[in-house]
Amino acid sequence: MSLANWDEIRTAFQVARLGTVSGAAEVLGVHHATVIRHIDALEKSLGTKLFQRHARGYTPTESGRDLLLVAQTTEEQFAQLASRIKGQGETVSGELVFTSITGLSGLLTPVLGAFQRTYPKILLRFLTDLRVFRLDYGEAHVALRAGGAPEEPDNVVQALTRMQTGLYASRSYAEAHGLPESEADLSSHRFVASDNMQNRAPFFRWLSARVAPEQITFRSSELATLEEAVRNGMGVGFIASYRAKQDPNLIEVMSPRPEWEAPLWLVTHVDLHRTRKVQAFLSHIKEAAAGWDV
Amino acid sequence: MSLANWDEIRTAFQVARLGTVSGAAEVLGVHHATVIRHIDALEKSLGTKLFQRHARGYTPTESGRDLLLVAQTTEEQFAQLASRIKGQGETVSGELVFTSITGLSGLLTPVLGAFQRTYPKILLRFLTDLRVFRLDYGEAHVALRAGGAPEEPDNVVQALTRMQTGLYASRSYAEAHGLPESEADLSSHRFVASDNMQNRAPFFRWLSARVAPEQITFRSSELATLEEAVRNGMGVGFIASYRAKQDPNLIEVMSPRPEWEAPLWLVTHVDLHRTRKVQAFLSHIKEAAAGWDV
DNA sequence: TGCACTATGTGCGTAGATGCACAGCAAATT
DNA sequence: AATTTGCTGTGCATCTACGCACATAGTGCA
Repeated sequence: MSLANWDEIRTAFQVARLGTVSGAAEVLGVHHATVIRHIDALEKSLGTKLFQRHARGYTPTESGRDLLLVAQTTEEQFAQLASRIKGQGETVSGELVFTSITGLSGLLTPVLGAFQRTYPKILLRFLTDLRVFRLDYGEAHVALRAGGAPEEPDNVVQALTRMQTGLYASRSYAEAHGLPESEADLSSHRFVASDNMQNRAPFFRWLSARVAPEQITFRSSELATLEEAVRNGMGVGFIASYRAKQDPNLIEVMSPRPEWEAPLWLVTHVDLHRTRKVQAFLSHIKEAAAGWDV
Repeated sequence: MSLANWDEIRTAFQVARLGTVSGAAEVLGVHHATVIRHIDALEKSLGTKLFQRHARGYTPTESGRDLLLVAQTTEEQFAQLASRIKGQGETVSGELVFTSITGLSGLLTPVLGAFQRTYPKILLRFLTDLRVFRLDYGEAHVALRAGGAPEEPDNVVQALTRMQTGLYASRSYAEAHGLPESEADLSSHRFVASDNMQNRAPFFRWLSARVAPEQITFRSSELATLEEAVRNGMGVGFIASYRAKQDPNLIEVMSPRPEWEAPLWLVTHVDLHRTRKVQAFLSHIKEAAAGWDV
């Protein structure tokens, strides 16, 4: 194989540049004996002399001068790489991948837009998908999760806010079936809810405990579909209050209760959490969430 | 300062390329614990995470991908450098600096020309100067020296041939002063010789022992000047026989004697002596010298 | 669910790389 | 000619970095 020891090349480079072992040793911060041994080892592995030794120092041979040129550019490229990486940790630039549960894009998009105006060098990627993106494996820098506090190791979790949810029905449903006035009235109505029985959302568990399964006459795994179903008068259902307020055709059957609230979590991978970029994004989101009326 | 440890970059490069610590360790021929320590040290010195750690391996971050690209080209350049240097030791190409005493260029030039025809990729530099070029310091690859065997350390010395020298005079001198028939006749003639009393040339010492100093009526430190002086009839003098034979106006007063012969030495620096290039040159010169009639 | 596989991560003993001190030598200086 | 300076080079003691063994944990498969 080829050169297995880059440090020896670095040592030889300094010797070729300065012309003496002692000078190279001082620059490299090692003993001059170490420099001599590096050179000897490198020449042995190459099978060629890189330097002519004499009392005044080391004069590079043709091969030594060749190495000098190559290593010169290498050193410059490494120096640029180092300053680039160090700078990257402090500046807010490059790609930022953000993933969240579906159904929050209306709330998030303006926040993301403001973030991008603050940091124009950021390339934002906003991913929403049914499957949960994995923060290890590097699929995203930051994730917005709902429900129970995530407890995966290597992930740092911060509480963002609590999403308020109310029970809503459309005007067409109210005209056709009336509206439940109290919890006792619930049994005479039709409901729209998640198809997934395992759904851990607190309002869903609250509903399951109070109405018979056959009252839930429309089910879907998709949040947006459920919302549409309520709008079309197919039943009474839970909708995030911030969304329901935007639709004048929706009537608030029961106003949001603390027991229905679902916590929102900001999750990052521990390896990325300390970077300026992620920190800037987190604080931006949290600041925006403080003003949310959800 | 910037990156002080190129081996750690090489390690990180393999991890970024392969995605796992174990794989990188196998490629690098070290234990995977070493790889982990290299990565940790590098990230610490950069102040930034280069990888996200998870059970399946290491996923490079943005910085890690940056390092991957830079180190990729570095590895290629080092590989090219290594093969170039290794090849250079085996092929006969590049610069070859040759230095010799003055006065041999007539003999040497055709030999050098033939060498260059054999190895067209050679750039020959033939240096002759009054001062002796130093083989350490890298001033020349090969030197041709005359006189006593050089005994500098670090130089490898080979006997090339013995240069025959005879005593010559011009026809004009012979017409004006006659010619010495034997050693006893020498005292009635004029001589041309080196200005340097320290001159160790055997024929000069032979002459000094047999004629009075005031008989040497023309002296010069320059060999070519002495030769011209003999041609112009300014006295009897020693000339290399191979040169004298080319001039029909020169009369051989005394034919070359073994005791006048000056040995010629081929000298190389020990660090360069083993290279194919120098070896090819040395054997070429020696082959040519075997056919010389000096 | 359980098992096997493969990955990372860490404490410990060892070996190889490093630093040190001194020798030797050539060039510059006086 | 003598002295000083700056360089290379080497044997020896030390210390760091390495390999080893084992622990641990996630993933895929039956």
